Amino acid sequence: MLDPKLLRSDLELVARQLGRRGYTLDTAGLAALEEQRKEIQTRAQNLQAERNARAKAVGQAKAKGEDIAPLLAQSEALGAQLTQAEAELNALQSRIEHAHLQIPNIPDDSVPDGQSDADNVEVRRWGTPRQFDFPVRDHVALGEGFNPANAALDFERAAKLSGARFSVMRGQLARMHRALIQFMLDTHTGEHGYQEVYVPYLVGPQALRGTGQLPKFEEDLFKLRGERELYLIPTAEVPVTNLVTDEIVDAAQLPIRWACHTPCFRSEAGSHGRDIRGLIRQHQFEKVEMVQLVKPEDSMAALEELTGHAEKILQKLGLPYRVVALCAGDMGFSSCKTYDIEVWVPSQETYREISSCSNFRDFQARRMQARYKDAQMKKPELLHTLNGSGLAVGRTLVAILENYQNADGTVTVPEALRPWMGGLTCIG
RNA sequence: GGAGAGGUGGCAGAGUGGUCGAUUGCAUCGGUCUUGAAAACCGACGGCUCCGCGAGGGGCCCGUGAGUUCGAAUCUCACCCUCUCCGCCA
Repeated sequence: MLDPKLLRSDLELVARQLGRRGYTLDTAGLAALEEQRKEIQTRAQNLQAERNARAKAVGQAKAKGEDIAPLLAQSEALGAQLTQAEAELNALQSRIEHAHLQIPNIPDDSVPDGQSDADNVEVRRWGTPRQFDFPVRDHVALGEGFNPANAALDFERAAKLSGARFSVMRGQLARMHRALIQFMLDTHTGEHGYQEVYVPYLVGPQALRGTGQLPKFEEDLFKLRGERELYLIPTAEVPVTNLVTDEIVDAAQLPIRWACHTPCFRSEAGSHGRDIRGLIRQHQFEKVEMVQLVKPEDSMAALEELTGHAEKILQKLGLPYRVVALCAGDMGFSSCKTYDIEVWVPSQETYREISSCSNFRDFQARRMQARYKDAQMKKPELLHTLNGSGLAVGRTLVAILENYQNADGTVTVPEALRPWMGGLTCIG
């Protein structure tokens, strides 16, 4: 959510900045709502003040033992007027709030112009894609080939259980999948200063509103049927960031860095036909997420740092990648600046997204009412939130299988991962 | 699932219809004292928001939402959450 004060005071500036996203702000509509609000709120509050004054007078009269009947008679008409005015005000305020919740974050000045992923700007590359002297197999062929009768990567069995976009893994492949999670978590906690957290995988709508998935993107989520309104998390960002909802954090505790492994569940509505084959786009996948809560002045530096933490995983695994600055039109709803990290996928001869690192500034914090304070500050202030994948586990597995494949269909285990694989050097 | 207790400011904990947004303690901040610190003493100290250039003046908030009342932290109802005991269970 943007600062309501800003939306009141400089609507045209906001509209211009949001225009870079390709978003059209309804300035006339918002201004009209605001004008009504002012009028009705003043009226309602005047009536409330009058009610309070009269109630107080009754109390004082009664204490002195005076007759209160005349005072009560005076107040008769007030009640209905007040009820009416309060109802109008409530209705209007919820309309305004609803409108504000639909507005995306303002892109940072450093974000490149552009409308789609074609306009994203490559920031740097690391590593050199390997030259193969044999026909390259994709990860599906490799995984299914490990043991054709009982494939290590088995989409058919998964489909039998759950339909398309699910997977079953077995044996050494399943172990590597698990090893990656441990490796990533251990790296972030051991070398990058993150604290590991464990969180619920089912959350209520208020948490999803806090990070910005609701109210606008409900169709991307899996929602449980039942009495309780619960959703499967689409990313650990939701439960982890929302840990500070309604809290005032002691400034001495900042920056807070949390790393968390969770499964992620996405309906992938609207991506029919894309990435049908393989592990790239699944309804359920594992991810290790990094979340940072920082002081406002530190958030841009923290974004660079956090992106570096994600890159470090790829460097240790020896996987070539590039970092891309998303253009204004390609960024997520809540973000003011995003770097995508894309890993080299040999079978597709292209870089594919494996991490997305974003600074949200105070956009999520305002929705969550997440603030911080130190002794010198008069009032608590909104903190800044950031997050990034570190990394998407399924896609990392894809990258390892394909980049480390051998001519005989086996896959070499990256050296950095071997301690988590019981020393295995090769699988398949 | 059954029975009971409870949700108040950063924390602890008073307050059961009326000048209560709330006594008090701890913590925090400023000051006095001190070579420095501690102790002691003095003072300050919730959040959100509206109108106003400002001085200042209002409104809302005692888990959440409805209700009763001239007036609700206090009464009624529903819901959420926490704790204790019993049952069940990984």
